Amino acid sequence: MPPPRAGNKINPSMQDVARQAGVSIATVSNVINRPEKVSQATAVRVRAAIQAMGFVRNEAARSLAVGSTTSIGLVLADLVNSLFADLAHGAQRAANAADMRLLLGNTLCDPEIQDDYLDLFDEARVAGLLLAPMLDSSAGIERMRAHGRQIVLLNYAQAEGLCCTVLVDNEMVGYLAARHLIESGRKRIAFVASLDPFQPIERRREGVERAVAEAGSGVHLEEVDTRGILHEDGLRAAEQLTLRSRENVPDGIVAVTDAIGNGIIQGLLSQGRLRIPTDVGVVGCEDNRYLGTGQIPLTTVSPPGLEMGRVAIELLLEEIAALPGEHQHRTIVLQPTMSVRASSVAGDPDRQLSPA
Amino acid sequence: MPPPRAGNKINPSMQDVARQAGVSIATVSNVINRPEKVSQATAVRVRAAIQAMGFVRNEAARSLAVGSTTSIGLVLADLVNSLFADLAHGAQRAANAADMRLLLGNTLCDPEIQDDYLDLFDEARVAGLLLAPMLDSSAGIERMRAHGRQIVLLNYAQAEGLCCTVLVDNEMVGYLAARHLIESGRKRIAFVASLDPFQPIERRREGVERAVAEAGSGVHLEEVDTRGILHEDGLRAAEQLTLRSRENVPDGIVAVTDAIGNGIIQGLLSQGRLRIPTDVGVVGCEDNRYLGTGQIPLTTVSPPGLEMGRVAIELLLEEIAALPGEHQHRTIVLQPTMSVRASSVAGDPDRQLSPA
DNA sequence: TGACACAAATTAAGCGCTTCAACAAGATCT
DNA sequence: AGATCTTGTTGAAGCGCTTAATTTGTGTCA
Repeated sequence: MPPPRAGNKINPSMQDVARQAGVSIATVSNVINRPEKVSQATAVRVRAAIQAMGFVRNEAARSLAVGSTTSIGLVLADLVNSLFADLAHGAQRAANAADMRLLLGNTLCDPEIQDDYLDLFDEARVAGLLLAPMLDSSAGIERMRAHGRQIVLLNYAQAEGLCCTVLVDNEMVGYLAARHLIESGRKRIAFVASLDPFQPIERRREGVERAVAEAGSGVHLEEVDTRGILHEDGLRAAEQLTLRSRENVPDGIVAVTDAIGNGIIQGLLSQGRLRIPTDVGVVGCEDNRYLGTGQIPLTTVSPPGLEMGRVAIELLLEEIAALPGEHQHRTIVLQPTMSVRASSVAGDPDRQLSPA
Repeated sequence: MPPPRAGNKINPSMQDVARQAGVSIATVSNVINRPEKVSQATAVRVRAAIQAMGFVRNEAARSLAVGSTTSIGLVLADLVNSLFADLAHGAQRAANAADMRLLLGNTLCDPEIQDDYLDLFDEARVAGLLLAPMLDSSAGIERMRAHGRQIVLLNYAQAEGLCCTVLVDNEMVGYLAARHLIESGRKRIAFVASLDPFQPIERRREGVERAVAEAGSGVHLEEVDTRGILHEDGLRAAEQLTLRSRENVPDGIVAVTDAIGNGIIQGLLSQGRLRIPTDVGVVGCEDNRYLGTGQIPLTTVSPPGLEMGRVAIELLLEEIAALPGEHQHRTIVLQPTMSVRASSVAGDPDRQLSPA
């Protein structure tokens, strides 16, 4: 039990502070919200009382009276994925800079939990919402809009014009990855991915195809199908590839995720016939930064997570500030960046590893 | 602009619903909160009105009237670290199971932001708080307690008896890691860590020392100092080690983090003289799961993040439910688990890699 | 000195909900 | 038929705050 303080009431209200300071409740409110309206002397007295009694303003009462909040809700699919953690981070910094608080809801990729959080934030009358889903969420988005709640979509393209959206250019992700391999002399490119009709994968595939097409007839593309997008799927794909005769093994691999990329490297190395990057160059597409720290650092193309979060907040604040009817939904597509590491080129900055 | 719905008011209140359904506002409240008090017929009518008007209960008004919330605040240091993401995940599932909502605040390891979030949740009158900090936070904790807000500490040991606490047994983390190496025949154990006076590191060191002491005089321990706890620090440590004559290189390495462990593996392999795990076995201590997916899978000892989150919620709910003065703070220490992988033993389940 | 402006503090009307005492209208019992 | 319960519904009093309108108390000017 912590000893209760001076005022001896556990949750003193403005009323209590006012009595203690010998002023009216409105004055206490003014001291907190419009100090310029209050004389120095009273302000000091009131602040002393607040301090002494440990007064904490009741946010529920405040936002009820004022009719709005200063919180923004961010509902995202999977915190364990560093891209989402980055989105949250970027959004949070931008929100703080605008003097708003960001509240996080993690859906664990469960549409039901996602709806729960949307409703929770809706009931809390947040100033606005950011949604970074993994699945179609048009129903939820429309529900929020119908309630007059502004919402910005992050990292997922929903039907055009439904709401403001911030995306990474996934076609460019694939394009950069493939072009990098082609520029370093690879001729037999493989795109290793699952066949799921999952937005980012399809865009990346298109980008890879464009890069190969641009390269002309000297460069060939094949697609290697994996069941999923995890480390073990890459491992399996590598096992398949090593069964081939040497001249049929691709010399440049674009893995649709870093997890697959690392699996491929591990699989190829353990088989012991191919050197990386000499014989095979591997490039991943980053969804999760931490998968890039294997013993052969993986070249990767990454979405600008922090910036995406920041831009999303900016769009949201803009929409909130707009006069009713004045707002035009926008979709902002940001460019990925490439980090060249040892899995695709020999030498600097990281070192090369060859099998026994 | 979404077309406004039937009731044509953007945020209808209970008042509006009541009018539309031809009942009193109290009845609407009853339909929502105590349906058994209301006749079938009215309930149906009211629910229809709610549906038609898109009514959403105002949480601020509700919690103001009722004097309490059903939200729990979780303030944590760094979401990008998978242990914290796991804590959040575990806590969230437990909270949902108890019909409470978990709100996340990410402090980015900044004490100021941490205080902001504590105050935010304090003002929001959350039912309770979970705090997973990286630094001493006794001031914040005491402030919350003084305001009568229950708080449970996660993954950080603060002064005894300040509040309920959930920890992983870090001494056991070190002990398990070292004993595993010793049991697989290693004689020259190295503990690679930074010298920072950081709780978990110190505990792990003690555990390693205990395991070595138990092994008797055949096994020796040395400590290798790194500046930090990141990948590059491991890399640097490996470079140092490879300068030694073969018989002075440790044959079993406990890295105080997985990041260091992976760095060491990369460093040793690139130097090309030592095989892993044949010549050197490496074990990490997991703080971040994703650092374990390198091309040589790293044996690691991990805290049970999900369970820690769950237990923290249970402690909190227990404290909330307790009668004033009845509650005794408890500290619960959970045991880590070891995942044996290819960096410490040859063969199954993963494969071994040796340098060129 | 009275009219007027201005600063500082107060009064009071809500914000949208919950809850409880009070009440109406049958149903049930004596 | 009257007393007594039940069941369903409502009126009204807050919850703790904000804020417009108002009052009070100066100082200023003609």
